[in-house]
Order: sequence, then structure tokens, then C-alpha cells
Amino acid sequence: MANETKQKNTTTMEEIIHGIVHGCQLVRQLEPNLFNLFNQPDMLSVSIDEIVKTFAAAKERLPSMSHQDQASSFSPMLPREAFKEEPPQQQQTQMGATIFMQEWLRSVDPLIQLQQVQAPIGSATPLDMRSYLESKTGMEIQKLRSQLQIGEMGGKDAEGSERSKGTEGDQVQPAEASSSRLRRSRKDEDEKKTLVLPANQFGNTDVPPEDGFTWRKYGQKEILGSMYPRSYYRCTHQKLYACPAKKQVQRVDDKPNFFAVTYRGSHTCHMSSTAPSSSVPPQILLDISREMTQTISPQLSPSSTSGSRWLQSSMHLSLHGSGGVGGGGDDRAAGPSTSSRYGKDREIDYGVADMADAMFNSGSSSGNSMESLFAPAEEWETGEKKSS
DNA sequence: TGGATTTGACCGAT
DNA sequence: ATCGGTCAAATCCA
Repeated sequence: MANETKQKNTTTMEEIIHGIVHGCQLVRQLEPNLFNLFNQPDMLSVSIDEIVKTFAAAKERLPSMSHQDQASSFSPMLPREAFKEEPPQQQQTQMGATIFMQEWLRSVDPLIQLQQVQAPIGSATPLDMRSYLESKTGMEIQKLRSQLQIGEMGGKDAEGSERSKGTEGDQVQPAEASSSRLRRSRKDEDEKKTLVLPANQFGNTDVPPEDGFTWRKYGQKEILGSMYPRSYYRCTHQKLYACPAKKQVQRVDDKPNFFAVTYRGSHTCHMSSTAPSSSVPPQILLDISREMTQTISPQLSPSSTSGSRWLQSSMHLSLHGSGGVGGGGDDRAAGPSTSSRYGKDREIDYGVADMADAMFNSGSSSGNSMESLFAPAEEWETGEKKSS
């Protein structure tokens, strides 16, 4: 009898998952035609309606599941300890959540398991999946979002070989390079993550979407076998806060509208209370996982800029205290500088991702604002540090 | 004038 | 020897 119920729940779960995955697929199908469809609002409306219906249908099935499970299944705010102490039946639902999560990740990012992330995707346990999620950075969330926007990425990995084998702990680089031009060994480089991001659709298409950080270009190099040069950026706050974060940007050969962006090192400039908080807040990531499980409203507000909002939100966090870094910045088209251009093209950077975002977010009840949903970033970061 | 970008040179890794 | 990453002087620009 318990088995029957269990089986029923499993079936329901599968159906819900299937529905949501189907919805995601519809979003991806819509995406390549999005800009064409803007000229055909009726068609666009029909497509959106279908997507909304699919998600709504999946949502409607949710009440057949235990409310308790629903409340706790994906709650990203539960402390890690809560997972450990969950009763078995909740863990089972967590497993279902994990499967769903994996399914969803595969759905939106077929190559997620191929990317160069040192942290493994992990096994199928809820705890591991949670750890995985918590270990992911905002940049990877942006990747997920960009995948939603650009579909299956065909861009080549800008990194030919894996060089970073070292695990040396001392990452602190002298703020000033000595005259002897001592430089940090490449072995010291920590993890690299390569994303493929679309160029801005409007405005300056020579630049990839901003990522909420401020970067300073320090080099450009022609790369053998590549049609386009690679640009090298470091965190604007490198000197001030010895922040080791760097990124490389290179136009994808066979997809000139896309940039391969490789991030290296992580921002430390947010550690200081007076420093700009540079990490895209991990809450964003939690928000993503929450979006997948929270109220899916049939209401779609095309004008919603929630996708931009999360970025703006992250940028707000990123920039507080920075005194407007890059405010006097250079807005030449020379490089995809992310400085001093916040809000300029931001509203249009995220196409389908925004729409999906809007679908997930819009109409959700009052308590769904980022501020009210999530704990302060510092808390999270503290937790992350402890757990790592 | 100060900060950001450009660009040729330098240097470590392979 | 070659390539990729970084340095730093020159230059640009608000």
C-alpha cells in the first residue's frame, strides 16, 4: 500500500518533470526565432501561451504531492544541516528533486558536464547536488541563462589544453609587479570556466554581455588557428584588493556573434567590507533552483526585465562601495570592457532567458522578491567558506 | 590629469 | 622554437 502510494507519487513526479522539461524545450525552440517573431506578435503570443500552458499544467499537478514535500523539496534556503536530519521520505523526494534537477540541467545545458569545472557534477544524492549547486558561481548561472538564450552551444572551447594542475594555496599576488618582471606561474592558476555568450543583439555587438564585474583589459593576442584575437582582462580591483580574478574573451570562429569567455580565478575583492562585492551573489543560483520549483504563473509579462533585474541586483551588490568604478571609464568599442556601461544595453541582453525568467517570476506571490527570499550574501559566503 | 586601452616585448610552459 | 599569458610604456579619452 505504501508502495502503491510511493509508485503513484513517483509517476506523478515523472509527469511533472516531463511537463517542465517539455516547457523548457519549447522555450529553446522559440529562442532561435525570437527576433523574427517580434515582427509577428500573434505567433509569438501563441508560442508563449503554449509554453505557459505547459508549465501551468505541470504546476497543477503539484498539489497531488505532499505539501510538506513541496515545501521542503527544493527549498534552497534550508541549511545544509537540515538535509542531514531529514526523515527518509523527505530524502526520497529530495532524490526526485535531484533527478529533476539533473534533467533540467541537461535540458538547458547539454554540455554542462563537459565544461571545465574542477568541481564535479557529483553523484545523484541530494546533498551532493546541493553541494554542487552551492559550489557553482554566478558565472555558471549566467552560463545556464546564456544556454537558454543561445541553445546548444556549438562554440569551441577556447582552451585547448588543461594546464592548471597545481593546487598551491598561496594565490596572493604582489599588488605591484616587480621591475624584474616576475610573474605568477601558470601552474598557480585555479579553475577555469569557459562560457559561450552571445554578443549584444543591439547596440554595440562587439561586446559580450556584461557579467556584473568590472574588468580592466591588460592584453590582446592573436591566437594561432583562431580568426579572432583573444583579449585579456583582470579585475579592476586587482591592485586594491589583490583580487586574482581574470577573464579572457575571444570571438568564436564559427559563430562570430558569440564570445568564448574564460574566467580564471575567483573574485576576492568582495571579502573586505569596504570592497566592492564582486561575486555574483550565490543567491542568484539559489534563485534559479527556486525558479524551477516555485510558482509558475501563467501570466507572462513580456516587458518584464527580471532577467536584467537579477543582473542589476547582482551588480548592485557587486558595486556597492566601489564608488562607481569605471564611472569615468572608456566607452570605446575597442574591447568588451564591462566597465562603466551598466544599464546601457542591459535590458536587451537576455532574450529568451528573460522571458523564461519572466514566466518563472512574474505573478508569483509577494514573497518572491530576491531580498525577501534569500539571506544576505555575506551569510551565504560565510557558509560556503565553512563548508569548503 | 587620472584611469583605461593599445601594443610590442618579455617570459614561462610545452 | 613556438605559443600563450603578462608586463608596461605609449596613447587615448572624459
